[in-house]
Amino acid sequence: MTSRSRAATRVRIEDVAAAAGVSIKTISRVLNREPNVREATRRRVEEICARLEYQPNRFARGLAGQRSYVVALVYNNPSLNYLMEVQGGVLEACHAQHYNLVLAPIGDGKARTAADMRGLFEHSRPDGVVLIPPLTDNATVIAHLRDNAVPFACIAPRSTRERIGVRMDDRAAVHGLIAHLVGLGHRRIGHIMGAASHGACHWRHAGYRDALGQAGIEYDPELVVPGEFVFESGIRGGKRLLDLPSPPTAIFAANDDTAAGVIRVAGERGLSVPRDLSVCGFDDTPIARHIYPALTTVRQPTAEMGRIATLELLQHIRGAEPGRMVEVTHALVLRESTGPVPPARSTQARIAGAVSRSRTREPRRP
Amino acid sequence: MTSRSRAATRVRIEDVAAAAGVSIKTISRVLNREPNVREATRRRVEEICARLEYQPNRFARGLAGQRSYVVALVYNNPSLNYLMEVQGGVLEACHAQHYNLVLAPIGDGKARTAADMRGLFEHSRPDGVVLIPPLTDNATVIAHLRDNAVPFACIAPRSTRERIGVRMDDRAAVHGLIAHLVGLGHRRIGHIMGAASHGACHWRHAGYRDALGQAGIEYDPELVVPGEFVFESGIRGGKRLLDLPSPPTAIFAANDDTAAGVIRVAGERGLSVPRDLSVCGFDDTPIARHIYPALTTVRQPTAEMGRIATLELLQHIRGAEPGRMVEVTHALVLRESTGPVPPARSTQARIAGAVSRSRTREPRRP
DNA sequence: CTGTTAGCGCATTCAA
DNA sequence: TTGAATGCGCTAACAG
Repeated sequence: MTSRSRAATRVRIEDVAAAAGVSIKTISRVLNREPNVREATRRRVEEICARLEYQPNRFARGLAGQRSYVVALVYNNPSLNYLMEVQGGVLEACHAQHYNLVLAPIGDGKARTAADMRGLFEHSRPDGVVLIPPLTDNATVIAHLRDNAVPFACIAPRSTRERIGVRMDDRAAVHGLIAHLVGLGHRRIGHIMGAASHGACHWRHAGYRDALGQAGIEYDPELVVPGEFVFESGIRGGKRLLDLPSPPTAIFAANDDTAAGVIRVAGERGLSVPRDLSVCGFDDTPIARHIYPALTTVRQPTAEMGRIATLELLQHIRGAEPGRMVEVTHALVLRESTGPVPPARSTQARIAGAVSRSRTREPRRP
Repeated sequence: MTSRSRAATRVRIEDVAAAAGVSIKTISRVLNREPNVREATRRRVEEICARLEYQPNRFARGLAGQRSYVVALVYNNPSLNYLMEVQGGVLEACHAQHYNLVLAPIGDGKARTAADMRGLFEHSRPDGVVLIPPLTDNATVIAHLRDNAVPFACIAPRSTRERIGVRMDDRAAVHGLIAHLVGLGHRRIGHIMGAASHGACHWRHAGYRDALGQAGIEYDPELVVPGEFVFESGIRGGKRLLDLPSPPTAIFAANDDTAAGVIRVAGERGLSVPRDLSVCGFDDTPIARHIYPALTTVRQPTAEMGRIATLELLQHIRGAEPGRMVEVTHALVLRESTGPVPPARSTQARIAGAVSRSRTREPRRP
C-alpha cells in the first residue's frame, strides 16, 4: 500500500456555488476573470471563496481546460549564481499569479536540446516559457517553441525583434565602466570577452570600443582576448594579457567570475590590485563582494529581470496586454579593485614569471 | 482570445489499449506496476507504449488518482550556492523517476512558516517533501507534514531519529581538518561557528573539540565565536579573533562563505594567508576555488545528497522499501589557505589596527 | 448576465 | 488474469 498524501475532501467549486447561491459556472467565470458576471455577484463570490479558503484543483483545471498553469524556466548552463538569482525572480512572479514553475535544464548539443524540449512539452505542457541566455537565441529551442505555439519571454536576448521579455543596456553600462577607468588615467585597458553565443558578449565588447573611441584611445586587438564567462577564462585571459610585451594597466572582464580569475592571476604574480593592476567585472553577483579586493562592477538587477520577464509572459498568455520588451537600468558599483594607473609602468611587468618580491600588498581601510 | 498551448490530440491510454488489443485497465496496471498482469502482456504493452511514445496525462492522473507526482523542495534561506547544488541533485532524481519538482521557499517566523506550508499543500499537493537544514528540525514544518501525512526526507537533519534522508559525518570531517592544522604546528586555532539551528553547527564544533582534545590542546572558549554561516560572520568573527590579546594562528570557519570573510579581514589587516594566518572553511562550494588564496576545506557532496534524499523519499512513497538514512563520505581538500604556523608569533598581531606595512604578500606558484 | 450539459484522460471499484 | 462502468473537479459550448 503506497502512502497517499491527502484527504480527498476539500472544498470544491460546487461548495462555493452552493454557499453563494449560484451555479458553478458563475464561480468558474469569476475565478477565470471572464466577463458576463454582474459586479455585485463577482464580489460576493470572491468573498465566499476567500472565506471558504477555496483553492481550485489544479489537476481538474488542467484536465478540463487544456491549460497547465505551468511556466517553464528553460536554461542551459549559465553561472549558478546568475541562474539562482533569475530563478528567484521568476518563482516570485509565478507564485504571485498562481502559476507553477518547472525547471527545465537543457543538455548540450542539438540532439539533446531537441530531446529535452520534447520531453518538456510532453511531460509538463507549460503554458509559457522563460528563456535565459544563450538559449534565448538557440534556433532549436525557438523552433520547438514556435512549433508547439508556446509563448515565451526572453531575458537579455541577442535579437529583441519580435520578442517579449526584458533587457538591459549592457553597452551603455560598459561604456560608463570603461570611462571610469579612463578617468583614473588608464589607457591600456584589456578586455576578456564572454561566450559569443550571448548577446552580452557583443554588447559589452561594443561598449568597450565605444568608450575607447570617445576617449580617443586606439582600439588594440591585442588587448582583447576570448573567454566563456567563467572563472577559468579569467585565469587564461589574465595570463595572456599580462604576458603581453606591453601589458594593460586595467582589465575589464566580461563578468564577475572572470574578474575573480584575473584577481587570482594578479595575486599569483605578486601584483597588487588595484595598485599595480585595476580589475573590473560585470553583474554584481555575490562573489563581487566576497573576494578581496571587492570588485568594481556593474549591477545587473538579475532577480528583477526574471520577475519582469515572467510577468510580461503571463500578461501575454492572458491576452490582456500584448507583452513588451522591458528595459531595466544598470548601476555602476565602485569598490576596491579599481584605482589610479600606476605612476611608473616599468618593464617589470613584462617579466611576469619572475615575481617582483619588492611589491607589498597595501592594506585597505587603514 | 488567450493563447492555448497545445494541440489536444495526443496518444491516450485508449489508443495504447486498442493497439495492444486489451482494455485500458490493463494498460493502467502496467503503467503503475500493479500485479495481476501476465508477463507476456506486460511486455507487449510496454513495447507499444514506447513505440507510440505514450506519455500519461499528468492532470488526468492527478485528478483520478489523488496523487500529484510532485516532490516539493522546502527551504528557508540557506546559502544560494548550497541551495542550488542541492536543487540540482533533487531535480535530477525527480526527473529520473518522472516526478515533478516544485520549489517551496518558506518565509521567516512561525506564522509565515505555517502559512507557506499550508499554501504549499493546498496548491501543489506534493506526494513528498525534501527538507533542507535548518527546516529539517523546524517544529512547525514537521507538524504540518505529519498532520497532512506527507512523507518527507531530510538532508543533514540534527536529529536522525525516525528520519529518512541523507547525512554526513561532519564531526569526523572537522576532526580531520583540525588535525591537519595541528600537524602544521598550530595550537591556537580559532573557530567561527554556524547558526545554532543547524545540526552542522554542533557537529562541526564537536569535531573541533575532539581534535583539540586528541592533540592535547586545551579548549579555549575565547577562541570560539558565534556566526551564521554567512560572509559577514567571517568579517565579524575574524575581527574579534584577531583582536584577541593572543590571537589564533589559524581559523576554522564553519563554512566557506564565512572563511571568505576571514580572508578579507586578514587582507585588510595586511596579514598574508597562509603565511601569517591559516584559514579553512567547509563545504567546498565554488567560492572556495574562486577566492585567492583558494580555501582548504572539506568537500561535501551536496548535489549527491539532494539526489540521494530524493531517491530515498520516492522509494518510501512507492512503499517498496522503507526508506533509509544514508551516510555519504566527505573528503579533505587541501588548497592554499593553510600552512605552517608562523615561526615567531610576535606581539605585532596584537596591534592589529595598526597595520604592519613590512609584510609582503608572498606570491604562490613561483 | 446566468445555468445546463457534456466531456477532459485516467484510476478504480466490481464483475467476469 | 482481465474488462466495463463510474467519477475525480473543473471548463466549455450552448441555451435561456
